[in-house]
Amino acid sequence: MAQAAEKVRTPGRPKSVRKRREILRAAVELFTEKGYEGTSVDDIAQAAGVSKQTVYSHFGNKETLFALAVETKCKQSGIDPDLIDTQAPPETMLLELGRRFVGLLTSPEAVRVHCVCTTSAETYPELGRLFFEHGPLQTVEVVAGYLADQHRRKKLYVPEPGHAAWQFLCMLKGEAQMRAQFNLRRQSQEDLDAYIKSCVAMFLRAYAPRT
Amino acid sequence: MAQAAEKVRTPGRPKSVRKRREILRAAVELFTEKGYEGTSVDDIAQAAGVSKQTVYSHFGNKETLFALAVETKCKQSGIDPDLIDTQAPPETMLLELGRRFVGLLTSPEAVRVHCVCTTSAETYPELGRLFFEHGPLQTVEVVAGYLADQHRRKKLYVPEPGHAAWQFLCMLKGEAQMRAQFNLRRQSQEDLDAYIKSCVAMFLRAYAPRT
DNA sequence: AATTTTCAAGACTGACGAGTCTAGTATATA
DNA sequence: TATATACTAGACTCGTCAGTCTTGAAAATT
Repeated sequence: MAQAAEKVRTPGRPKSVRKRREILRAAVELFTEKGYEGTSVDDIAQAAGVSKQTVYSHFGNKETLFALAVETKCKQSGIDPDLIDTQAPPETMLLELGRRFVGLLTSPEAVRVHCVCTTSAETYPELGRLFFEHGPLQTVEVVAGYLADQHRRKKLYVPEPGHAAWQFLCMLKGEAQMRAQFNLRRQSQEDLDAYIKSCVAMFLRAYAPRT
Repeated sequence: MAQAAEKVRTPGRPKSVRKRREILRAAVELFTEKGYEGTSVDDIAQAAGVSKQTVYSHFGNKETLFALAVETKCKQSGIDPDLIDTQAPPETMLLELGRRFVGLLTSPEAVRVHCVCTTSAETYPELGRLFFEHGPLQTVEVVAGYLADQHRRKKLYVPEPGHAAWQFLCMLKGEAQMRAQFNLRRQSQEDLDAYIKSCVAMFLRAYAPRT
């Protein structure tokens, strides 16, 4: 395992890493756009500017390519941990987090990926785990960490930061995520922001520091 | 339109309503089980004990049948409004509602229907609306009504019952719904119940009556 | 009884898509 | 240079599936 990165010299022309990257890029784009059934290997080959045979030579079959594409995609999502500012007042921080999270949740891309993953999780349980651990779980852990910190600083009273993080994030989903998932007319920006503020306020009431 | 229910006599053998019902029943079962792409018209015909031609004669094409099947299914979901007891203490009532709601959310069937509907909503926006209005929206309205009532009785302080209902229900989704959707190992019953109780408690702290 | 329509069984068409194969060309190593 | 492999282009196999068509029987109306 120590030489994992070492290239074993084999005779003949080596496989082009550039082509491999191109295929994966096209696969990510098409699969997250159209889903597994809605995307043919020919489509991917064409989008990657490569022959179908090359796709098979690099990835073996459609399923393998799909799993890799989903994994790749999931690693690009989630809330940026650097966003956290432990000094800011919780109200400000939670409002900021809330707005970002809702923005992420309702983006057409996130909706599509979520949808593709739930559908595929039925047949490939591995994919469900992949998405869950690289996506939502990361975000929950970032928020839970923040809440635990505020608890220690006595800015909030959150004895169970894990529960509280799930509560906060799930609460935010609200009507907005449903409307996005079911392809319905979005709420107005004012309605959406009013809801987010209401969530932050109620969360702060429930987890106010004990006097 | 006044004679909508009146049967217009036509010569020849009338279409069998029993067969129509059988086809729709089989369609609901298969579509919610395997999704749109995963179910062929031949499968439905066979499951209904009917010839393919009969399916087409009753419903015209696959899409129409699918839309009808989803509509039928959605009308069978949601929280029973008769469950509401305005006299019981809010803590008891919310805990009961919470447990039922989580049970509903994580049932394999609900997960499948939700998944099929989000996937299909991309191509048939009507279906998204159907599911949303017959499913989640009903439940939110029942809970919002209950909270408004408790507000009037001064058992809780909930000036915006709509927001509060979304918050309460979405909060409950938590990790449990994700695990169900992504086909992961379920939480233990104790963990699940601890989370639900934590949600009810935090909701009551946030919306406690003002003294 | 004559007529009209439903229904079953199954053949059929046309499209699509996963995966294989071939023949020829390009690019690497020894 | 000889050899091994990557790659292209496109033909090809094989299976699936939506929707149509045919034939003959069953069940309703007049």
